[in-house]
Amino acid sequence: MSIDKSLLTGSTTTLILKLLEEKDMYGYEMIETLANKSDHTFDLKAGTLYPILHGLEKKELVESYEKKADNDRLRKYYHLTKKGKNLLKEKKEEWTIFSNAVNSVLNGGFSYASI
Amino acid sequence: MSIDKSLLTGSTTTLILKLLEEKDMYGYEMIETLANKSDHTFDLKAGTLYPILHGLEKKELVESYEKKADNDRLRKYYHLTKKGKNLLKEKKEEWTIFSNAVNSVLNGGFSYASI
DNA sequence: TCTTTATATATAGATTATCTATATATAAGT
DNA sequence: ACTTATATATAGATAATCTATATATAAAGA
Repeated sequence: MSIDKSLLTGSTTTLILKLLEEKDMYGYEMIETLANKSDHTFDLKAGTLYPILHGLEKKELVESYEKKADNDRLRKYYHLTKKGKNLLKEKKEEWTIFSNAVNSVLNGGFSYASI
Repeated sequence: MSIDKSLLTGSTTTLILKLLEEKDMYGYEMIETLANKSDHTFDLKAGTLYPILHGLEKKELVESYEKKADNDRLRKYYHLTKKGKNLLKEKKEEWTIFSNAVNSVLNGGFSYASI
């Protein structure tokens, strides 16, 4: 089953930052890695990713540098900045709060206030 | 801490359908209930909810009827149709798949494929 | 009594994130 | 030779939600 893509809205940036926390990566690599780690739930399109990366760089959340692969191919690597790490931390917390809130509505129907 | 609202994109409809699975409700009641159940993580705006309800009715996922409250005030109640119940079931499954996928990227970095 | 806040629904227009489509270029496989 | 995979990029379309605004009544407070 494939999921409604609009669910991803708001999470894509978090996922990208998380990948870069582990190691520097180039765009195409991120798409592949996300697809693998999510069992193809995330099949990010190139046309989605690259503009996001440019935006992250502009906000100084990532830095880029070019490096040649073994096959002499030029790749653009992205590196997470200190600022990016801080944002990632926040985004992780947001995700926890959000997913807990959704779960509490979907499973149970109890109210936090009633605890 | 308040969360980035764009996270909600794609989940709002699911949450509304879930509320209606439990009982018929009117719009304003849904906003209040969602806020309570989510500890105010979801503070849905009226301008967001009502157009969504109209859309759901058009797609025959909900039906509406008017009923007077004790104070003689007219309220528009919404009822989940069979079609709406089926969609809710699908949406719940999508949420599970999606949230598992996000968690597997954020926590660990292991790949499904490697299990 | 007057004013503000809460209840209740509704629509227009703006914003934003992501998607589709398209473009370019090289490497590898058939 | 042709197709698929690798690799990056941008323009324009789409879709979901937001803000702002409007209307109307009830309740609460000054």
